Amino acid sequence: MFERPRGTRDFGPEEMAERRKLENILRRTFESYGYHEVMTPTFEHAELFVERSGPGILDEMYTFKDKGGRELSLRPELTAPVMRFYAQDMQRSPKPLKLYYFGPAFRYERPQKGRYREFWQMGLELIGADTPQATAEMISVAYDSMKNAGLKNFRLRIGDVKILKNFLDSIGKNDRDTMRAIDKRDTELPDEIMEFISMNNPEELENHGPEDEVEHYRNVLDLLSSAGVEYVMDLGIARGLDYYTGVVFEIEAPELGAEKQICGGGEYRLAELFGAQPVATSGFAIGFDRTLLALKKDGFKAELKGPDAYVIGSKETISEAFALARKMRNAGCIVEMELTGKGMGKALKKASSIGSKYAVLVGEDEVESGEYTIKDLSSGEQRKMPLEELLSLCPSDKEGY
RNA sequence: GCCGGGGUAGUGUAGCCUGGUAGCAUCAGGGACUGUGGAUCCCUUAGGUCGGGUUCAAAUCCCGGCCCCGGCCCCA
Repeated sequence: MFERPRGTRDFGPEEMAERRKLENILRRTFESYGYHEVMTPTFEHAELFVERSGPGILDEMYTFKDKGGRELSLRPELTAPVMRFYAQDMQRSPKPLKLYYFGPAFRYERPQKGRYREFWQMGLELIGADTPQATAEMISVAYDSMKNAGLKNFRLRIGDVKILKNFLDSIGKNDRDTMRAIDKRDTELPDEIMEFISMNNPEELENHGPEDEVEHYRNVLDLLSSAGVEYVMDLGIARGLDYYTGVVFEIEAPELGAEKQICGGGEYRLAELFGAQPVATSGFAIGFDRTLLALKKDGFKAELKGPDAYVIGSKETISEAFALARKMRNAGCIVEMELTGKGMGKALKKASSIGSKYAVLVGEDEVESGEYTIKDLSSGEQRKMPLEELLSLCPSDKEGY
């Protein structure tokens, strides 16, 4: 027996239905803001991620040498690949450029609930716009994503690392340890820092700098407020986000425990790192698996759809039944056929257990008369109808493709 | 990587403390029922995570691996 590798998952039909449902909701939300999907390779040169995240990332990546001696890594996130794509091929695209992605990422970490070695991210990058409305809109995509998915209990926190760093500089505390302590809300933080990160009203920023950034930050918050986006101001967002340059935000689902962060992003500079002309950029990534976990706690479900019809033939009529099933499918129906040669009783039982709307009986009588017996499996009613009428029961459009 | 909890048929569980026949439910397959279903009854398949130790005897006690779970770290 083989087991799946540690930290990976298999998804059965029911779970895939849920994943597709959430995926579609998020896609629709992103697209409602004019974003278009892109896709990049699952592996990249290892250096790409080191450039973006620092050498520490090497410990959590799946890195290997290919037969040509190239150092490659399974991507641990998708922002760097998308920005690499931008730098390589899309610098001349009209701005603002709105790109979104959905796909798996890989990290070698100890798995637990909400943390897997293969996990999915859906996110976006907004390239070439840094006005308050650009950033506010970007954040509002993330907010709407959670709302549209039906997540009840989540919290959007918005901070600004430029303002935070400026403050820490002014008191001589702009260092990694302090940032880490702030992020963890370490109670041993000096009072002046606690006071700073406890501010929850933009008005209080009056005497803090830098002035243009404070104004930008306040404009972003104002725009969100006026549009009805609920958030809390939190200047204590300070995760190892070296490449973030201004407004940053996180969304968390408190009921998830240790792995409660389901979305994170902000304004950043990366293009230059990858050899492109400098451009203002912002974006975020949603932890798809975590979001789904949080949603399921709120009762998120997707039903597996049964077929429209279940065609049951007899030994003598198999070829007619087989052909009929195909005609119905071409007319737009989802049709299953009895494949195991069960008797009528078992076949009907099967049809209703998989949730088929109708059973279509194709026996010798039917073949002779050209009228098929169709039975409504929920009401139990049945009657005979010719092929044409039967086909008219199928949804005529094939928009599903 | 660190600290802690756990792993019994496909799934959910009982037994473990106080070693000695592994039980129940459900699902799946088949039958009662050879053209009419969700019911009932019967039958079948199928199990103590893996390796080592203690013992006459290990699901049960001890050690290690693997996997899952809670937390730390880091992050989505």
